[in-house]
Amino acid sequence: MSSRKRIVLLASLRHAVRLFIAGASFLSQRAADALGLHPTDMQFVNLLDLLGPMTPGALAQCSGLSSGGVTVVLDRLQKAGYVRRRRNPADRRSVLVHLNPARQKRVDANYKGAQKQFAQLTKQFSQRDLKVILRFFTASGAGRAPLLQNRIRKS
Amino acid sequence: MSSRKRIVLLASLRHAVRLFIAGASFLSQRAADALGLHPTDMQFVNLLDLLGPMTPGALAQCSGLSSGGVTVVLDRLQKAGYVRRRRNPADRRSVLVHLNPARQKRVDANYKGAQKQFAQLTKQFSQRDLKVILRFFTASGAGRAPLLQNRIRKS
DNA sequence: GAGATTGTCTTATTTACTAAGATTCTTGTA
DNA sequence: TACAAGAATCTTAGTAAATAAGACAATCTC
Repeated sequence: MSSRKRIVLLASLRHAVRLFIAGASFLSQRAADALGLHPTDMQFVNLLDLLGPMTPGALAQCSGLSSGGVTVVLDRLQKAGYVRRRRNPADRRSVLVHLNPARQKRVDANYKGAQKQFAQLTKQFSQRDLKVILRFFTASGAGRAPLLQNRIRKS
Repeated sequence: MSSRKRIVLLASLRHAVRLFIAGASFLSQRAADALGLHPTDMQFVNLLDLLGPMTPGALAQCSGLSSGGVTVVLDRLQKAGYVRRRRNPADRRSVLVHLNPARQKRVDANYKGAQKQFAQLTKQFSQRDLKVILRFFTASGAGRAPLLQNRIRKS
């Protein structure tokens, strides 16, 4: 069952995945540059776009920044019109950070190249295969769960 | 051919890929923390591990750091025993940065959790499906090519 | 209602990164 | 060969982002 061929295949896959991740973080940096955002700011925008409105505390956990650092980043993003702070109806001590949809469109536009590439890429796969690939990504668990785990840093 | 189902599928896939990338960069940060490295240092180690020995100039391009920034990072990594600078036989003005294989093992050990997860994950797929997935990652082109393109920053 | 806790923000400090120039080697031309 | 122009890395001074510790406000528990 677990033939030698499969072992080689898994090694190739592992390498390809790592290259993919390195390339992705590279592209993300380029996108941030083009928008005049810092990489950290871009990370915040991405997190909010992917996971929806969050409290600064949750953003601190997801990003690994300290509480003070989050405040600074949010101030920057708010000043530039990317986010708004709204009261959290569930807990009035805290705040919910909302992404400005208009700005988000501009951010998406900046990824147009990657989106085109994505369209080209997926065109090469049957619907069945795309389902397999989707299952791989969702099952990888590198999604919601670990993002919301606590990080090591204190404060 | 391009049914509505496919469009929905592609949207899900896009979202899953983005979550995957966010989660991966999060894991990378955790790994860096655990090793006492800065995220940038970790990025360098990854790049050298994936792409082999490179000049500081190439690392500057891949990482987006300035030339001076690269020097500082390399000094740190060299002091900690992660890399060595060797003369570049092809051009003696420049230097080739080599990863220390012994240290690299330690870095790999730190990703043990992710590797286990990877093993668990791939177990759920047939060999044929794994080939499909591999093709997706390699064809994505987020590998070698864009990593070696020039970045926007100057200096 | 009092005390402890949680969530965010503020301020001072540390530290990483940038920018500009210096140094060393290479390449091309006379 | 000698010289000038260019390239790759390093050095140093200055900027800016992130941390750490503490302050303030709202919530929860007893």
